Amino acid sequence: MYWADELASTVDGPQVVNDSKTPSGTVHVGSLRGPVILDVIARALRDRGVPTTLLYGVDDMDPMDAQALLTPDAVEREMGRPLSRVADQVGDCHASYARHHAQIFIDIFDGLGIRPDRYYWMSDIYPSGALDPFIRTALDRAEVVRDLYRRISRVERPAGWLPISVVCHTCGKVGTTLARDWDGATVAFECVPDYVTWASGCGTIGRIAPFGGAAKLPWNLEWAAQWSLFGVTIEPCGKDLATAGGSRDRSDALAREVFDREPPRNLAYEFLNIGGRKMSTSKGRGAAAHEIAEVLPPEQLRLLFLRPRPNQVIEFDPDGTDAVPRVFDEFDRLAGAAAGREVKGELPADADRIFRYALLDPSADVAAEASRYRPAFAHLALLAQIPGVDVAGRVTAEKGTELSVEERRILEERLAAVAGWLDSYAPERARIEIRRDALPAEAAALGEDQRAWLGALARAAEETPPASGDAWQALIFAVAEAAALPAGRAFGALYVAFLGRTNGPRAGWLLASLEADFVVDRLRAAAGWRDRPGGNDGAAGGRDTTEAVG
RNA sequence: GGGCCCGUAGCUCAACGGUAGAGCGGGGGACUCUUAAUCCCUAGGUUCAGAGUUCGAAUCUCUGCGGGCUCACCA
Repeated sequence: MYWADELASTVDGPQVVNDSKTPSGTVHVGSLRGPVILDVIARALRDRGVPTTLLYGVDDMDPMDAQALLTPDAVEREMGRPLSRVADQVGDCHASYARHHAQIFIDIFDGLGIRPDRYYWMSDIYPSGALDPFIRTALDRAEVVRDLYRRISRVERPAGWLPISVVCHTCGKVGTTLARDWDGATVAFECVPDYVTWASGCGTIGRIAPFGGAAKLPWNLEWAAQWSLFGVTIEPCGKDLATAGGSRDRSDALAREVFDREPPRNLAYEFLNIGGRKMSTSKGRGAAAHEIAEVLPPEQLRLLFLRPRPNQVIEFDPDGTDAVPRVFDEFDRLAGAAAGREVKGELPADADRIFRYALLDPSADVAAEASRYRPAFAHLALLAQIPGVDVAGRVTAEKGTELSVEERRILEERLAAVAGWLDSYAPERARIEIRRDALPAEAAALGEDQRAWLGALARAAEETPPASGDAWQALIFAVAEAAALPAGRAFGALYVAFLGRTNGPRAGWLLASLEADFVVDRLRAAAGWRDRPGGNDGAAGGRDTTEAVG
């Protein structure tokens, strides 16, 4: 059974599925695996009739710690302040840095068909007082928390340490404060200059009631408090958190021992690696989510993430490989199978479920979606590179009937992906380029029969210049037949002459897209003729001519 | 050092207890018209190694080897 359906089959009663994210910087592709898994779990639950709420938290009370994303003059002032209170660096009408960056991932999620029932913002939750009871409990049980950090993670907190981060009322930083002396109403705190390396406190000392937004819980406690506050029953998390003695273990224990509640069901998921290496936002292309989105439309991106079991690493290396076309092909195979068509090769065990979950709209008519005409990616990549080809017209002709509105949209979407792929990832062999400058050196390998045929074709084309791709195509076959040259050798010769390779796009269109003079000259050059006796025709052409004659 | 994942045909992966499969690539063939399409044929791989459980293991257990990621300050 498909992993999400399996999970869904084991739950009891209504479910609250939750995840949250700190809106601190660029969203890279790998970080989309969690949200897709979250969404698929929610869909699987609802599919079985389990009442399900999907929540997504924005941890915007977390301190700013990404210096690279601040303007230089803002670093000293903003590092360590809650993200919700850092000014938007872009200045495009967002209330804060956090709102700006959160909007980016909310938009990405939306584009992927991930629509939580509710986004909650910690900068709203804290001031509302909803977390005050949890803050109080955490402070009352500070010793339990300390002991637990020591026991689970071997992290030693200083004596008197309290599990609370006060927002300094002088400098507004939350990442730099150290609290002690909980008297049941207030705590003493100090804004320490060198408490953390990435931000410096202002030295303020004081007392404060840590409620209603005046302070925030440390991360692991905040996590556990969210579970209690929202009644979370399922929360997946990445393997960086799920490691033994790591964050999840800590929060699980805090939930049990401090907030007296069973933690939600966990589902640890592996990462996505690009080219065998871990993803990094800062280095290498292909890391940012929007870059991958240029070559993988939403449904294909969903498929990439939901097809493997969550605990399996996904190796995705789009650079110079057929990784991108493969995702499309896999999607099309699944669609074909779902539509009841004969499909080549073996299908995954849960092909129908996987296809359903890959669709953007959870309530889509699967059969209708599956039956849409989807031109193969590699085929489009080819068509897109031939100048002057009416791609939509070709695709319509291949389908046999008019494209529906939805099919046109799919075509447009794929053409955009093709363009992006050819632009930044496609391997050389997927690119076709007309060798305008000179006859490709590969032409030296042409056989005498091919050369003779090329010459004949040049003569025929000069006598009656073909006016269209179809006309060229017909002429190619006619001349080949007259010369008793097999079609394969004839076409092969053409590709070598113009592209320097033995195969290529439909030759008729290719030739029709070029100027007639150039085509005839090139055919003659490849045939071993001097197209302008005594003329200076370039080194490559001259050399090949010599060899052919000799 | 701890944790997780992986190690199956050249490549990417599927089979997760019952005679090892697919796609792509490669090789061979067909094709007067989608020539990077379509169709047919072809891969004989000690399923990393060893031990164990079982009537039977790529599939479960243990050990080892190799590779990858991750955690150990903060969030």
